[in-house]
Amino acid sequence: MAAKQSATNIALFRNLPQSSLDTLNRALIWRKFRSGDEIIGRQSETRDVFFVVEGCVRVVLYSVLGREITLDDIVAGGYFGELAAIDGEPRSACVMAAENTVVASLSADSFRTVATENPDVAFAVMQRLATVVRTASGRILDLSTLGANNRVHGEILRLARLSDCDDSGKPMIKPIPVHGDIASRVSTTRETVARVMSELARQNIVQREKNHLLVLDMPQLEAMVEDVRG
Amino acid sequence: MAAKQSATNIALFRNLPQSSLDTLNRALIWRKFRSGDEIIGRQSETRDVFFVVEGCVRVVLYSVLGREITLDDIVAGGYFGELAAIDGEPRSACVMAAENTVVASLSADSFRTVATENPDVAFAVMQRLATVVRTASGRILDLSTLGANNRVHGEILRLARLSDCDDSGKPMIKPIPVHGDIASRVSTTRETVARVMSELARQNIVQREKNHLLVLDMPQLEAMVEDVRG
DNA sequence: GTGACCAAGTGATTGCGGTCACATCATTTT
DNA sequence: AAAATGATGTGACCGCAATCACTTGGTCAC
Repeated sequence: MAAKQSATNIALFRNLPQSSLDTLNRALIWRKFRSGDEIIGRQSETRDVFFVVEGCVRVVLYSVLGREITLDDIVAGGYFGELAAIDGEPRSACVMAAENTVVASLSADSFRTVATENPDVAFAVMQRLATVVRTASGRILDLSTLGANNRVHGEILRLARLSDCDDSGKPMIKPIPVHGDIASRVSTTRETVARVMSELARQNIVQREKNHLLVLDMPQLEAMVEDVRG
Repeated sequence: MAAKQSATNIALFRNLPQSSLDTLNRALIWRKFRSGDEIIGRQSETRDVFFVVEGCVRVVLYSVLGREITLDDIVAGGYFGELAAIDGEPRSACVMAAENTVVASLSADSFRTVATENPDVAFAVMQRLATVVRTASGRILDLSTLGANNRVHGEILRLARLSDCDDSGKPMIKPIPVHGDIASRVSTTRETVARVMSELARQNIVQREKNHLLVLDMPQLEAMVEDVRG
């Protein structure tokens, strides 16, 4: 099941010529992390870029008082740590393995070389950064204009859209994320998420099953996010 | 006073060879906007990139109910509109001239070519995007962990650090931004900004003069931002 | 000057949602 | 099975800041 430790297994480098792949293979360092392990810590002085080849990692910020703010989850095929490699500034966030994970790391210099001298790679990196910017802007908009309840609605909607549907065509969120994780993604508290979920279940908009969450009424949920405030 | 309409006046392209500059000069379209004019509207379908050569523009988001959220101000030497040019998605924000402004626009294709085939330009674009990502992350952190009052404190601190100092070495913010603009940058209301400013003046931390704002006690202001919540 | 207009200051009110405090339920551990 | 651990569900409380409603002050046009 373990992927071969070769640059060809890194999506960003898929179309590079063999000579570049050879160079990369000499520069890449492969590592495994167990779920929960810290991959980049708060005061890390490294500038390496990490490619997720297997598993999933979570990018989080910590407030002064230790509250955790989830920025993003990155699954196989993605990478992280590129900001520090690009601008030389310190790490802006912590990254931990959300599952058992295999990553390949590349020094900032090697990354910079491969990412600027191959137009396709350069463009892919820019596209990735553009996506991150859009996601962040969307979140700023949400935080600025929606109340906590609506942000939870929005997050459930987002999860539903990413999910497969069950036999009856209803989105099935599986596994159900723990409330604390949702709270951390939309900057609210565990309790608020629980209250919103209860309310949604009471209105038959969602239905909690053993190990998955059914969204029964997507249109209604969509309407709720648009709701209120300004 | 008007800059010559040549690609050599666009910071991103400064070090390009003459042949590339010639190509760019044929592709660039120069335009002037008066303060307040809309440069990119909400439902614009264009994908052009705009280079600010003179003046200053403001990037804003609007909530459904019309509330305005300022994302960034871009002064001469900067550019905007690159997200849509890079990923082909619709515009994510509106841009308006904050002063009388001269911009040069470039089609998405031309931008993509110049930005991927010149390693230095590619890297500069990545650095710019990285800065945007860091700024956005910082704002998400602020919105998630600070109260409205503290965000105002933080904004005044930010302005103070960008400002020159007066004879006595105190930062002098000039001109004083209107309260509504500050509110829009930190996602609060005009009234809250006014209350915070009053309170800071009462504590002799800032002092409002005719057309500038003196920050008398930077250490105290810094301490206030770190304060409270989590 | 006198309006007109916009920015700024401030009180009163109110509701959202964070916090605390438990009770319950589910899963592992031993 | 009992105990431990962690996720959930909910009630009570209450503080921050958004909202509403003015007043005051500054600047411009004419």
